[in-house]
Amino acid sequence: MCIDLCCEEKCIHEDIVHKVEHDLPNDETLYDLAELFKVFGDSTRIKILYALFEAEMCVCDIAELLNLTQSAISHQLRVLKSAKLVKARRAGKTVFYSLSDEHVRLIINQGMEHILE
Amino acid sequence: MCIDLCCEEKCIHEDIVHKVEHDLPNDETLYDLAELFKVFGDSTRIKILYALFEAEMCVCDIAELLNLTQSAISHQLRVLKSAKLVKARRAGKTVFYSLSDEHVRLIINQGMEHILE
DNA sequence: TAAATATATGAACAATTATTCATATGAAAG
DNA sequence: CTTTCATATGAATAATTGTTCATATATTTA
Repeated sequence: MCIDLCCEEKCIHEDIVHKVEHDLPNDETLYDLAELFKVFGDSTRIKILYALFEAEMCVCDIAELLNLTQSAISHQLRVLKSAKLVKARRAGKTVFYSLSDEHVRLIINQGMEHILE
Repeated sequence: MCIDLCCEEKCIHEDIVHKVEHDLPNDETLYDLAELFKVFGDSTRIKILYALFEAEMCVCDIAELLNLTQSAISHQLRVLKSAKLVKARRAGKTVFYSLSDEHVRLIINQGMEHILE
């Protein structure tokens, strides 16, 4: 038993339609999810995260290590921080950044597995 | 024992620098990884993937189900396909799309866990 | 308080991208 | 062969985004 969604021929089963409508998270959640992945979708930010895999670091060290300007790194750390992927700790003039949790590593590793296939 | 990368004060240990330099994937890999996440970084594509979690579907069904134009869906399926996240199967006039592997589900679930925290 | 240093931020610019519209391709049916 | 239908695609547009430059903020030290 199928329903006609759009085509001449019947393609999709009605219970599939209901299942999708039931399981599809609401628009706001989907938007947030896309926003999260957008944060991973820049190689500068990926590099920063890889650096932080090893240890917490201050802004200027990351900049030096990755050969990028302090400003660029600072802007990107702001993006990473507002996505709660990194957290900051101030020590005098210096601000140390570190991964906020292990999700970051898991997500990146899953992605890496996919591209290395 | 620290080295002075950029600041007056010594921040980062020399062995950390070596570790990062050793573990950091090459630029091309990092770029590919960012490109992969960029694909997940759009809510239309996320919706398409969620729909395909349930069953394979043809273009016009996805369009109808998600209330988007056939053209928009087709363009996005092309992006998903070139990232090897979905695969296509032709049956007459109709083209059915489905997830190409389980990585997709894993990556999305990891992301979802992060934002629901 | 003034100078020095680490970081943050606003504006501007170039580059990328998602959607729409119009149209092309490809397959089936008459 | 022509029509019809499903899908793909190219061009155009609007919107988003990463970097740079200049400058602001915050902290320490002289």
